[in-house]
Amino acid sequence: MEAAEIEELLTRKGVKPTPQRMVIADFLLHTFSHPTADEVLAAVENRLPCALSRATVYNTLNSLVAAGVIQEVVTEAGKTRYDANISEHHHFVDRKSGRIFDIPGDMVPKLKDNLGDKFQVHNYQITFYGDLLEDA
Amino acid sequence: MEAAEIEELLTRKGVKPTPQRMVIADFLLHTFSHPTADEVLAAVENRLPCALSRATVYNTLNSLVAAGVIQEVVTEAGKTRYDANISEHHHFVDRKSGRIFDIPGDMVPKLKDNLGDKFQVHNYQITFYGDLLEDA
DNA sequence: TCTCTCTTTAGACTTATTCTAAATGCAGAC
DNA sequence: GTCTGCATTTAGAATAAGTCTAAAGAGAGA
Ligand SMILES: [Mn+2]
Ligand SMILES: [Mn+2]
Ligand SMILES: [Zn+2]
Ligand SMILES: [Zn+2]
Repeated sequence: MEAAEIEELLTRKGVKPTPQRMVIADFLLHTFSHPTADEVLAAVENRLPCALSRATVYNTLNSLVAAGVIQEVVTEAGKTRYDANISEHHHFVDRKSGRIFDIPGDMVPKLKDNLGDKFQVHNYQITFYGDLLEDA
Repeated sequence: MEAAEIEELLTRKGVKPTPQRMVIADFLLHTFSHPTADEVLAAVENRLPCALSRATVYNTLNSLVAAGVIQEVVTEAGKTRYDANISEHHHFVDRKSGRIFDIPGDMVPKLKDNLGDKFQVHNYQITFYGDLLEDA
C-alpha cells in the first residue's frame, strides 16, 4: 500500500490525512505485529521531521479505531494493541514469546447464531493461547 | 458454598485461607458479576473487622488466579475482571449496559482442533459483543 | 491577508496496578 | 507458654497506560 492509497483510505473513512496520521496508519498497515501505542510511537517518531507527541499517537489511534480503519485487540490485561487487519479474524498468542498471530476467520466455524434468542451478537473475537510449534 | 468448603478449596489449591482471602474468595464464588479489583474491595471491606488494603486485594486476586481458583477476564481495554467460574465458558458483553453474561462452553462448538499443526492450543476464550434482548 | 477550525504539543493529571518497608500474625521449636 | 521465623498484611510510594489541558501551529476558505 503506497502513500496515495493510505491517504485515500483515511479520507474515505473521514479522517483528515495529516502527516502524523499518515505515518501511523502506514506503519500499522505494513506490520503483522499488533503493536501497543508505545511501540507505534517508537516505530514512527523518526519518520517525521519534528517531534511526535504521545497524545497525538493516542488521539490518532482512537480516531482510526472510531473510523473503522484499525481495531483494538486485547489479549492480555493492561495492554491495548492495535491491528490494521479489520477483516474478520482471530488471534493466537504464543504463551512463551507472547507473539500474536492472525487466525483467518474462515479457519474457525462461524458462531453468530449459537446463542439463542436472548443475545443478539454484533461481533465476537476468539483468542487462542498455546504453544507455537514449528518455529515460524 | 459455605465457609468450610471455601477453606477446603483454598487449602487444596495451596493457598493458605486467611480471613482476607476467605472473604474475597467467598464474594467471588457467590457473584455472577465479573467484578474488577476495586469492585471486590468495595464489596468485601466491610466484611472484615479491620481495614483491608488495596494491595492485599491485588495480592489475593493474583494468588487465586495463579492457584487456578479464579480466572482473569478481559473484555475491554484497561479493565481486568475476575471470575470464580473456571469451567470452560465464554462471555457475552451487552454493548449498552456493559454487563457480562456467561455463555456455557457447550453452547458453542469446540474449536481446539481447527488450527492446523503449527498452533497447539492450550485454551481459548470467546467474547461476544452485542445487544441483550429480552431484558433479564 | 484574515480568520476559523482542527490538529498537535508538552506536560499535568488520572486510574489501574505493583512495589516497598514496616508491622502483624501464626505455626512450629523449645 | 515463650521464642523465632516466615508468610501475610498494611499504608503509602512508585510505575505505567491513557486522558486531559491549555497554548501553539497549520491549513482551508472568505
Ligand atoms: Mn490481527
Ligand atoms: Mn464468566
Ligand atoms: Zn504500502
Ligand atoms: Zn456459600
